This record gives sequence, structure tokens and C-alpha cells, in this order.
Amino acid sequence: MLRTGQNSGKELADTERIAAHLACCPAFEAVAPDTLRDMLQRHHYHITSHDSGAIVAFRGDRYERLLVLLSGEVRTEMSSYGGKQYTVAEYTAPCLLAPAILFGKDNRLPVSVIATRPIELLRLPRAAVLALCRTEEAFLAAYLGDISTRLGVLADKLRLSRFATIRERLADYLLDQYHLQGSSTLQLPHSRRTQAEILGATRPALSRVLSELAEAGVVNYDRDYVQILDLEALAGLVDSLD
Amino acid sequence: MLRTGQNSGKELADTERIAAHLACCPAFEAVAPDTLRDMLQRHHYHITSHDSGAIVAFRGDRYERLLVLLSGEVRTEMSSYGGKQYTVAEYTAPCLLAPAILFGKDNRLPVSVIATRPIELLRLPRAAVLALCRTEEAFLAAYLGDISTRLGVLADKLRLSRFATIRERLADYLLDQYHLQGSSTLQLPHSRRTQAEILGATRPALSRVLSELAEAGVVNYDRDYVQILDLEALAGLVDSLD
DNA sequence: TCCAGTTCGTAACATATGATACCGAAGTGA
DNA sequence: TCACTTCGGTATCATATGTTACGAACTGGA
Repeated sequence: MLRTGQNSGKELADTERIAAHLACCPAFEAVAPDTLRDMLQRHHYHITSHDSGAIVAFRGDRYERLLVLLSGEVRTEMSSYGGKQYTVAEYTAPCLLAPAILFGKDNRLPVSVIATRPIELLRLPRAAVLALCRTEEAFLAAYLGDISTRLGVLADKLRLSRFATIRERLADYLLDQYHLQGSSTLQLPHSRRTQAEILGATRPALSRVLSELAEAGVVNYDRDYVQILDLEALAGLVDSLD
Repeated sequence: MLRTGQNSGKELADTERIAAHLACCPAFEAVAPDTLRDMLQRHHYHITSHDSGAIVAFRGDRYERLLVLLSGEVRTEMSSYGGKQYTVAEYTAPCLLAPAILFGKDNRLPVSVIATRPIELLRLPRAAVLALCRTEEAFLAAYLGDISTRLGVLADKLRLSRFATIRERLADYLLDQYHLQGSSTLQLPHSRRTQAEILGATRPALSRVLSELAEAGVVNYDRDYVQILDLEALAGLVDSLD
């Protein structure tokens, strides 16, 4: 479903709703509500909704408008000719999608964007974003900061990809979850297949490594439940990467 | 050698020289010369020189000033605990270094920066860059465009790292050189060891793969000389990644 | 409750790549 | 010219991970 915003009564209601979403969105949250509404009224935006599982954008597509995830969740992934998927990142609304790519000379998406829940997207013209960058210093700084964080994440993924074994990557993932969940008893939010896609491995290989960690007494697990038994051993696996 | 610029006679001569370098530098070239000189006089910059082989910045260092490569060449790399090097990119002056990282909340360099020739660096305060972004739309667009290109390169590196065999990565490298040198007779600009670091492999493994390509009649080679015999076969190796 | 489809663990085998070592060739500087 | 260092090729063996397949367990809808 595609909705376009430009100065009609129904769209004014949209504008209010979108502005409310943007008030919590990285970069946009730094802008006064009036300025956000003004921006939305001045530029020709689209709203689209997508079902869970929908491929919102393909790797290689031209990226001419900033996508802002208003609701739901997406993951970005690369896939290989042979059908292997590699999950690069996951995003929860509200957030920006591919903020840096918007400004490339050859601005083709380096990843595909897949909805992992039903989502709603705001599609903003590049000119709207550029104008905000120029007039709102806090927006500019936050926008650039957002890009910087993403670049850091990508670089980290590259480093792990190059230097880390599956075991080390799994240790990293489990430690992340440990810090997120604040407990050494974890309910993992991903299926084994999805975990494998995030870690850049195959499901049987991941199972093997998890099984080895269990045999070594580092963890205890059953399906999506993992109990960390030896936190130091796990941290040691990650530390050996630095 | 460290030189600092701020409003003295000798530094005015520096300012002219630096402005001349910046006139050819991505993003800065979009700014009028007067504006560049003005910016340099208003902000407290540093100039540093480094010998070939110098590690200018370490992965994990805080990155608080924009580094601009005024002369020479650098490479950026990640290294592993065990001493393996992975070359992420190479840059020739004049160019920006890590333009996105400057704005991160936790702005730590994801790579080390090594001079591969004697170099000269301009170190600009973040505020100087932000001010230019606000006042010079063309600078902002070009700066963001530069970041976008880097992110694309990094994403490509990640994709190749995840999905491509050494053979496919080598084919990609040779095709790049073919397009750069405009000939199927290549004089490779890197030693085998450095090639291996760029491709994310070990030297013996790279030698093996090159030898296999030669046996298959795809290339003919001796040391840094490579002749592409079957361009289609080489291109086919790369195409199978898309 | 039953059944079809999906997920997961595991095993066996295959493959790509790394580690190590050695040797000859090439380059460098005194 | 010679000694030393670096570079590059090659071989052998080791290791991590992928591929394929199968059976058990789980899930959701009729």
C-alpha cells in the first residue's frame, strides 16, 4: 500500500502521525516538531506498508529516497549466487535505513532489506534530508553519527569474518545476548538457521560448534535455551580477537 | 614533524599551500579557495609528516580530528591477534581518511592507517568540518558521497569475504587491474605478500590459486607480470558472485 | 488428536584454506 | 663479487567449515 503526502486534508493527519514517529527516530528526534511538520509538508514523501517477509529493497537497487522505518523490524542481508544468506544487521523501528547510501554517486544498495515483521516505511526525498542537514546542526551531527555507527558495525563484521572462527563468532553473539538479557540464562531470539545466517555459517556447522562448547562445559543448551556455564571461557574466546 | 596552524606569518604560507592541496581533494574541491583559506585561518589545524611504513593511527584509537592526506599514499588494515594483516583499502593523496568515523558517539578507528610512502597529513578539528557541512552544500553532498563510496567498498569486501573463494577474489583483483591498466598484460603493483593481504589469504594459498589459473590456461604469469589469456573465464569467475 | 511441514541435531564425507618448511631466485648494499 | 635478506614457488599435512542426508522433535492447523 502506497500513500503519498502533499498538502491534502487526509495527508495532514498523516503528517501528524509521521512527525510523532520521527520524534523518536535517530537524527530526526533532534529536530523541533514544528520543523519536522514543516519539512513533511514541503516535500513529496511516500508511505508504504509491507508484510512480514517482504523484500522491501534489493541489493543493487538504486537508492534515491531515504527509507525511515516507522514501525516493525527489518533485517539487511547479502545473498550468494548459490542461495546462501548472510544477515548484515537487524533494525527495529523507528530508525533510518541505509542513510549513507543516499548520497553516493553510484548509490546502489549493498544489501537487501527484508521485513521480519509487518512494517511501515516513510520514503523521503534526498533534498529533504539535505535541507535538514543544512538548517539543523543537531540533525546533521546525529545523522553523521548514525552513519558512523553503521560503518563501525560493518567493519567489525568484516574483521570477524576474516579472522574469527565460528566458535569465536558464536561466543561474541552469546556474550552480546548475555549483556542484552542481563542474565547467563538466555532465551535466544533467533532460530538456529537465522543464527547461522547472522554468524556467517551453515546451520550444521553452527550446531557442531555449539555442541562442542557444551561438551567443553562452557554452555548448556537445548534449542533456543542457552545457559552460560563458564563466562570467562566465553569472554576469552572473544578477547583473543583483539 | 608536527606543525600547527593559527594566524602567524609562517602559517599563512602553510595556509596557502594547504589550500592548494585541498583544491584537488574530494569534498574540499567543491569549496571556493577563499572559503578554504578562511576556514584554515579560523580553526586550529595540525600538519604532520610521516615516513614510509609509519603507523599513523591504530585501530581502536579515538578519532577526533579529520585526517586529510595531502601527499603520499596510505593503506588501511585490520590485523589479527596472531599477526595476520588484512588490507582494507589503499588511498592516494589528496584524500580524506575515515571521514565517517569522525562523528561517531564512540568514534574509534576500525582500521589502522599505515603510510606506504612518505606522507603529509592535515589534521582538522571536527568543528571545522561541521561548519563547512552547514555553510557549503556542495561540500556536504560530496563529503556524504565520499562516505557512501567507502561504505560500498567495505560492504563489497564483506560480501567477497563471506561468499568468494580465493580464486574468485583473485579474479576480481586481476579484472580491476585490467580495467585500470587498460591492457590484458598486467604489471601488478603489489608483491605477492601484499596481494595476499588485500585478498585476505596467505601467500602460499594465493600462489597455489594463481598457479591453478595458469594451469587452466586462464592466465600466464611470472612474478609481478600477469597476462590474461582468457578474459571471459576470468569475468565468469567474478560474475558468479552476483 | 492427527498429520504435514518445519526445525534441529548429528554423522560422514568433501573441500577450501592455513600452517609450516624448504629451496631457489632475485634484490640489495658494502 | 659476495653475504645477506627478501621474495616467490611448491609440497605436505592440518584444520575449519561446507554439503548432504537422515531421523527425531516441534509446531500449527484441521
